[in-house]
Amino acid sequence: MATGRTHRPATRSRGIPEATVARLPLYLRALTALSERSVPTVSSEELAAAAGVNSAKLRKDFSYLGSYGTRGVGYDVEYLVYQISRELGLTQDWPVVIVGIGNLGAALANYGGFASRGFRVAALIDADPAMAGKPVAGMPVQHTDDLERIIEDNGVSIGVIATPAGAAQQVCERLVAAGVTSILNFAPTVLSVPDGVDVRKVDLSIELQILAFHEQRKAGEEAAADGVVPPVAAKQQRKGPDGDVPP
Amino acid sequence: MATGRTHRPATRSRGIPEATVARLPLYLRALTALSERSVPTVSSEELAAAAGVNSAKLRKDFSYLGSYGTRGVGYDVEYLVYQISRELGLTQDWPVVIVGIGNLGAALANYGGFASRGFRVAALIDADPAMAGKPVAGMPVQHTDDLERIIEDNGVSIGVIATPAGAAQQVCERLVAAGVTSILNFAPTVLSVPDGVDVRKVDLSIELQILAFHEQRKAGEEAAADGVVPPVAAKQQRKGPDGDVPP
DNA sequence: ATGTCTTTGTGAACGCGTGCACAAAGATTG
DNA sequence: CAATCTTTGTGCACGCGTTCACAAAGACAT
Repeated sequence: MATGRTHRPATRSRGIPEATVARLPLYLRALTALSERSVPTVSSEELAAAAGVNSAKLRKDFSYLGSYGTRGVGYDVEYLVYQISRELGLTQDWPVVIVGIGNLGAALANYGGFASRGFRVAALIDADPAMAGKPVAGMPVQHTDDLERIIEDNGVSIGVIATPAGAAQQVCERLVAAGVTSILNFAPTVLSVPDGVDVRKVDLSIELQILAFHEQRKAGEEAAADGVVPPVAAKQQRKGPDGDVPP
Repeated sequence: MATGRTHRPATRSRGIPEATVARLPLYLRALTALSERSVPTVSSEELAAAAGVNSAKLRKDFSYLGSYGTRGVGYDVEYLVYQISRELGLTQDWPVVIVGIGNLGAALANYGGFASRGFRVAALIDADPAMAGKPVAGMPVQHTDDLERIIEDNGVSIGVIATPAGAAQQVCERLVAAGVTSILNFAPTVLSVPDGVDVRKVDLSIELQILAFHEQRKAGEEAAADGVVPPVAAKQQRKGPDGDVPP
C-alpha cells in the first residue's frame, strides 16, 4: 500500500470501519468489470478472488452496508455497484483542483481514472507564471493568484497537491482557508491541518523504501539459508508449494 | 494512505512489525532534514512532531531496532540516520526498472526522490515501438522485447509498473520470470504473483474515493447538525435503507 | 557524591481488524 | 410440502498495533 491516513484516531465513521472503507473502491472496481461483462450475480467467493481478499472479510465488509446478498445465490452485481457507489459518495460529482503542474501534476491531469469515477478536474493551478494559459490535458493552467477564486467559483472541496515539498504546506493552508476539506498529498512532507480536514498521502519514495527493506531481508535469508543461490533458480519458484518462510 | 500491502499474512520480518517498517522512511526523512541543518541530537518528542506521529509510538518503533538513544538527551541524529538507512537496506544501491512510459511513467522517471535515497533508474521500458530510443529524463526508452535481458544485465530486483491496467498482469509475469522479486504497481489492477514476491500498489483513484467517502460524511453530518436530517434515523437501518433503488 | 531533572525504553491494557466455523436463510429439486 | 444444497451473515477468538504510564538510566548541578 502506498499511502496511509495521517494521524487522527481512526474515527469509525457511521459504524463503517476505516479498513472496510479502504476496500470498498477495490470491490467497486471488480464489480464494475463484472457489470461490463453483463454478469448478473456473483458469490462472495468469486468476488473476493477478483478483488484479492479473503471471502469472509468481504462478507463482513458488506454486512456493514446492509444485507444486500441473497443466500444460496450471491450478490446482484448492478445493485451492489449502486449501493457501494452511493456509500462512497460517487453518485455525485466531485470537482477537484490539482495544484503543481510539473511532471506528476500533468500525469494526474491526464489520468483517466478520475473522470470515470465521479471526479472532475475543475482546474489546474501552478505558481510558475510561464505555465499560465498553457494547455495541459486540454485545459489551460491557471496561476496560483487565482486559487481562492477558483475554489469558490467551482465549489471545490477536494484538492490534490503535486508541488515540490517546500511549497506544499503553504499551498495546503491556502486550500484549507479557501474551503477545501480533503487533500490528497503527493509532496514528500508531513502536512499539518486543522481538525476536520482529511489528508491522505501518496509517497513514491517511501513505497520503494519499504520494498527495499523486504528485498534486503529476502536476500539475507537466502544467503543464510542455502548459501549463494543463482538468479536462475529463483525464476523457477513459481507458486511455491510450501507455505511461508520458516522463522 | 494511497497504498497497501497485497495479501500475505503480515509476516513479521525479523521481529520488526510491518507497521514500524512503514514508518521508518518517515523518520528517516525527518532525520535527514535535521542532519542538513546540522542538528546534533533530537528528542523523541521533537522527532515525533516532525514526522507527524505519537512520541510513544516512535520510541517503541526505535526499540525494535535497538537502544540507540541516550536517556536525558535524546537520539544522535547522524547515528540514527545511518542505523535506519542500514535497516531499510538503503546503504546499497537498488537498480530499478520502470515499465510503461506514459505520462505517469515519465513523471516517475523524472522524480528526484528516487536517486536521492539509494535507488537508481536502470532502464525505462515501453511496448510502443515509436517510443523506443526516445529520450525521457535523459535516458533512452527501450522496447519490451529486451525486458528480460535488461533485468539480467543490471541485476534488477525491483520493478515499477506504470502500464495501462490491461497490460499489467502480463508485464508482471515477465518481470517475475526474469528475476524481479519486488513490484510497485501503479496500474489499477490486482496483480497475482507467486509466493516470495512482494507487491505494493499505489492507486490514485482509490485514494480519491476514500476522500470522497469522508467528504460526504462530513457534508451529511453538517446538514444533520443544522436540523435537516435526524442524525440517527438517516441511514442506520439495515435491509433496505432509505435511498435504495430496486434493481 | 548526592540529588534533581530530563528523556528513554517497555510492561500492560485496550481496541481494531482478521479469519474460522457454523447456523440461518433462501433456492432448488423431487 | 419436505428434503437437500448453496451461500450469506455473524459470533467468537486471536493477534497486531497503539497508547498510557512509569521505572530505569543517564546528564547535570551543587
